[in-house]
Amino acid sequence: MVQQMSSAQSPAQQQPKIQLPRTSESETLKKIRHTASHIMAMAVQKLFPKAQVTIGPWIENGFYYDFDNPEPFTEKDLKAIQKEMVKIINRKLPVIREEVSREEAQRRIKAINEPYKLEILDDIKQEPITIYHLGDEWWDLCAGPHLENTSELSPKAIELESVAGAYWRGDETKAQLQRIYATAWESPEQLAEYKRRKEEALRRDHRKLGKELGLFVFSDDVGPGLPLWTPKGTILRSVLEDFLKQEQINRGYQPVVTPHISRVELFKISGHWQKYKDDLFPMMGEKEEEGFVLKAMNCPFHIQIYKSELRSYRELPLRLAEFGTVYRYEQSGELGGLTRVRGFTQDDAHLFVTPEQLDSEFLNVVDLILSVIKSLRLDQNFKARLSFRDPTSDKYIGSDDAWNKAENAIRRAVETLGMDHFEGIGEAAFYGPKLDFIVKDALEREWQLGTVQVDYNLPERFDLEYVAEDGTRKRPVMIHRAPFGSLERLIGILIEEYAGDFPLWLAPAQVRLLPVSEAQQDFAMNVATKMRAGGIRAAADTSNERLGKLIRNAEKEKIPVMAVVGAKEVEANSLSIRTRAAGELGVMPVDDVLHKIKDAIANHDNF
RNA sequence: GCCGAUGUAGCUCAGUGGUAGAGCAAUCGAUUCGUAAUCGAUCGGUCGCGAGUUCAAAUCUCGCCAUCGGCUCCA
Repeated sequence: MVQQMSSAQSPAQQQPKIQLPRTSESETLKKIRHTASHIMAMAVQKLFPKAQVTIGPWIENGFYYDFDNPEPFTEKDLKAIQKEMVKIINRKLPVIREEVSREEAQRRIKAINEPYKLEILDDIKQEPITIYHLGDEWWDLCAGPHLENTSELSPKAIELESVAGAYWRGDETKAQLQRIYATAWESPEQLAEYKRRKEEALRRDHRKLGKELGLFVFSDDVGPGLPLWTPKGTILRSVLEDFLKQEQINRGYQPVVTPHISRVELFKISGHWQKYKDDLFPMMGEKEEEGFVLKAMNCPFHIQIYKSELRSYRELPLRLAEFGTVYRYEQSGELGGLTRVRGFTQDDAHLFVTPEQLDSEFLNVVDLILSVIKSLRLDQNFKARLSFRDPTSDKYIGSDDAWNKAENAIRRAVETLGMDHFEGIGEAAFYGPKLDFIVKDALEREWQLGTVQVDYNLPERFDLEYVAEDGTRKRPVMIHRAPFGSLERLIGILIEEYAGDFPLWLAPAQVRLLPVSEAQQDFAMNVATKMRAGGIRAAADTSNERLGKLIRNAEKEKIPVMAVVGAKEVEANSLSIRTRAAGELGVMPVDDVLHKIKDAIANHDNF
């Protein structure tokens, strides 16, 4: 019971006692992890003489090392490897740095027959080549830095975590390697803190909370990656949709609705068919000319609406918006919760603009996205990425001139706004560059949420035009944008960001009326009805339980506001308010509570 | 799609070859209760699915499906 009570405390009351250093900022941790990864590789080769080593870098919470081994490693193997590592550490082997020439490095690698190392050596440009030895038994190419002796490691601060398949050089067509992930810290206390945080992250996992809070479900009979939204989850979706729809109407967007399927032809014109044929659900119909596909993108549909009339420059910017549900046949291994699904709803819009309008419209869109991020309290958890094409790749359509214009427009926008950003080369869409808004989930994995894309290419492919002021036909530019990205992914992220404690305006159930005994049930139900009439999501709990149980249930459902009704409250037409965030707030008149809640909802505040 | 792990009641989990279990939830009854669990009874399972081994399979083997951790992919 004590445990359960402490686990129900708010996150603010659970501040970690230990500060965990970040690898990227700690030389000591880098040394620990480089050295530990060498020890792991040595241990693996001792237990599995056929294993060949490849690369083994440090990562944020530890390190991994990729091996080519005839048999995949199992979790049992990990235990044996960890044991072997402890032995090596306890032997207090010196870690010796040696500088050798490229030729000498080649000679030594050939002598121990490690073909992957040879390839790695080819990639090292500078000389001399540095080698690190563990005693006189094992060595690896490594830039360092390292500890001076294995005994500087604390065996109880290292733990092998998992095995995974990984491809050599990250290339699907190359050899499949066995990757071992490990975590390593300065002290056992840091390891314990890391594990505590991992558990906390697991508690915030939207898949777990989504189930507990009854927001969405999956059904094997419906299929993987196809979430079903329960009444509570649907409230979340609707509130988010309504919020954005209102914002968009304020900003001159016009809602449209388009079908869920179209002829294959449509996606051939856009280029999606050629590019993403295998990522679409299989075509309906026998012959390709007559076939239909489920839509995976809304843009070609919105383009058809644009094309349905001769457009004048006076109509531009034309902003067509749709909460469009799309279906993509994602690889089975990629699916997960709400963050990667096969059917999802984009808060999509396409803006058709003149070239002159591009910069200001782009800025307007970024302004909308930033205001959405702020409203959702995601401002501490996002990065802006300029997603440009990889000039060495041929997977893009359109002219260099169009690409340069589009990329420059995005650069100008982030410079104008003075926005923090980083560049992702090769992250562009095939038809144009993007400005993406990236957030982290509870497990520190990064996901793209909002996106703005500048596109000179689809207008070309669909031969879009408008009549300019001088009477000539000109080509518009398109901006694709989705502030949420997808409702599914956004809600997954929000669940984790809030740990299931939604702000009042988003909470599926906002107020629960709790009668102390049966005598107050009618009063509670009447107040709930009155609140609902005022646009508040309120309900009375009339189950035959004691108050303590009713509160417990409401707390477990993470309902922000609980209103206790006893004989005294009925007498005074008042409510005893308890909030999840602040506990007991005392007794207030019913009408005051009603107004306060309404205000809080309207202002996206807490009660 | 690839590598590894997991799959027992609505939920969380126990059960390692010999008659499927617990707590919570649900239902019914008693209780009328003041800020995180009132008491009792009842209901609830093709042990993910399908084959095989065995006198006997939740348990061992194989195949498939789904989920989880990674890899690859991500309009």
